[in-house]
Amino acid sequence: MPQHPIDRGGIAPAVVAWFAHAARPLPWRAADVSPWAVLVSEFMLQQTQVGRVQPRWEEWVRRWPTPAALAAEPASEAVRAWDRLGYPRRALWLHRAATEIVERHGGEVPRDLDALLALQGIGPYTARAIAAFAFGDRHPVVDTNTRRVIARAVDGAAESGPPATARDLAAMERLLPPDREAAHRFNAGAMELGATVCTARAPRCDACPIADLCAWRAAGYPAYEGPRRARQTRFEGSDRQARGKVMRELRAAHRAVAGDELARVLDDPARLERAIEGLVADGLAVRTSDGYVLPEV
DNA sequence: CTCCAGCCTC
DNA sequence: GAGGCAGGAG
Repeated sequence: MPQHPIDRGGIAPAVVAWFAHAARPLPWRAADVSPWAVLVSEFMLQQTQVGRVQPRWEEWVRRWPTPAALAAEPASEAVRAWDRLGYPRRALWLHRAATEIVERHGGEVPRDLDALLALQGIGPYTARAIAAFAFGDRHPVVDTNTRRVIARAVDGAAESGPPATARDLAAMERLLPPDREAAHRFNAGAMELGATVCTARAPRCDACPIADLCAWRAAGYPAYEGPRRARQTRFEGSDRQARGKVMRELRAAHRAVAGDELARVLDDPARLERAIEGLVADGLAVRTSDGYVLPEV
């Protein structure tokens, strides 16, 4: 991996300076937010935009201010409170992570990267995000926004291509300021820049704090050359949508829902069957003698 | 249509 | 490494 000249001068100072005034006032960035509340935000933000997360997050941290509070309730309550954020396995994983934190860490969110990675539902991004944003430790944090910022500003490419975790972490590490606090701000600022200025569809280069350092701009905005991302399959009429419809019924019911009742909200029997089987396999639905319920454990 | 603070399983 | 996983917004 060649060293890019820009790595040494760095985009970090300009991004940090910009972030100081451009940061959105997101509630999980407040100074008095607990590591647990940051952890909850990071689970919710996996593949889900800020605007949809904010109300659910407020409700969650008010209702379950500690891992122990969540772990004390059945998983069904977590799945209900997840509401329609999507990917409801995350609610189950978050409930399990809370239980693991109580069992392994005395109810305190661990600060160690490997301990975080060992928790259910926490991968390379989320572990570093918690260590960096909740504890202020110096780790490279790379989400889809930061990947795009690096691809453009450093590599001069419109897109980063398929995610490659080791490569992306190394690239961010090269850009990361040595100072802990500066590293924290650069991690957050790079994500913010990608989310609000250096966006995928219509980057606002006129508002970009590193436009004069950007390799993509300098190269004349060359189009992306790499492999096309697979086209996302249609949601309407999909198995995913069917799962969502079943989950909506189970969340609302507070009792067992019979298969016949589910057939009323989904007219494709084969699709309904696949959805139910998938949800049971994922632990999001439990088969009882009367029908299906949310998991209690 | 594409994109979104990814992770898990195979 | 590829595929599956919700749902909303642009």
